[in-house]
Amino acid sequence: MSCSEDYAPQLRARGYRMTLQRMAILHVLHHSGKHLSPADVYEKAHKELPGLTETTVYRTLEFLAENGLARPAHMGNGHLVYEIARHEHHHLKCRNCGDEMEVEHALLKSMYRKLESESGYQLTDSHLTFFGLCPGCQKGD
Amino acid sequence: MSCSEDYAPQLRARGYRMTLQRMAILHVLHHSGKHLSPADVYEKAHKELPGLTETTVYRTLEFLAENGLARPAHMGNGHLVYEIARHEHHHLKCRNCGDEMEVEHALLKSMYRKLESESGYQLTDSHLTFFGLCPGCQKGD
DNA sequence: TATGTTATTGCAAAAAGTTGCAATAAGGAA
DNA sequence: TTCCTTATTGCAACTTTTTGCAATAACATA
Repeated sequence: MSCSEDYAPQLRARGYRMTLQRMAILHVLHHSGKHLSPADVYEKAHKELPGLTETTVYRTLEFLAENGLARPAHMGNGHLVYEIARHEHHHLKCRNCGDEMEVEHALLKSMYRKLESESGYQLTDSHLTFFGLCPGCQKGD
Repeated sequence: MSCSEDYAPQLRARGYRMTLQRMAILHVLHHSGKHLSPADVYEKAHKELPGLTETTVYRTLEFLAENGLARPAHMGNGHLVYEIARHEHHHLKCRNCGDEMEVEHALLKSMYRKLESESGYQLTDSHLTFFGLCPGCQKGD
């Protein structure tokens, strides 16, 4: 239960509290490193903290996302998955084999600026998932 | 029940069938012109075709999306909404007032190409939603 | 126009996700 | 350390979405 990161100060600074439930969930996200569905998170975190409920998992994941400690992502089927917040990035997924890679946010910077100037909006964040065929599946098919 | 568009040939060409249920749902999407949740679609389409079930609405929306007649979009809360397929576009939504505007796909073309060349993927489609503050809310806050 | 094949639907049951509210516990102040 | 405030949790009920399967109805063919 001891991550190198200590997330508690980030929460306290915003007037929120660190709880055993949040710790367990952050721990799971932090150590898995990849996308997890709410059910995945529940399954793993529940082992560390038996009393934990699914309700709390859903609420906590949303809470962590709102506060920048976790990132939600859409993976094509309309359901959300979550991962621990690291550098800002997006996802590119193969429609054929399901393989998935990260897209650096830097790649989108100029498009972001163009979008801001054309729309007048000040962009804060985005949910971007790209789909295509990975190099391997382009040959095979 | 008579849209100007006749979607049946598009389905038949792919070996699928046009049914009363699909007609009702397409009609609703076509005439609303905006995003509708599955529940919205059910409510409206059910008036036109009383026997229609929610199961069919969910399945049909997914089916229409797979076949390019409808477009799914994520609107931030993790739930999908659908609209009739017109020109390819994305969405930009204000985090403060909820106002929403379309983003032309053309704006992303060059980024798309860059992404293709860097990743080796051949892009097919994407689910993109941008969030930010609209011009009005930038002043107010 | 009648017939056969099979894509599609409705039903019922299950799974996934949400909500309201009373009980609990984090953590600042005494 | 104890007390107090209130953010957070668990529970139970509810809504939304998914799934398997038998019955139905499109529509190509004769």
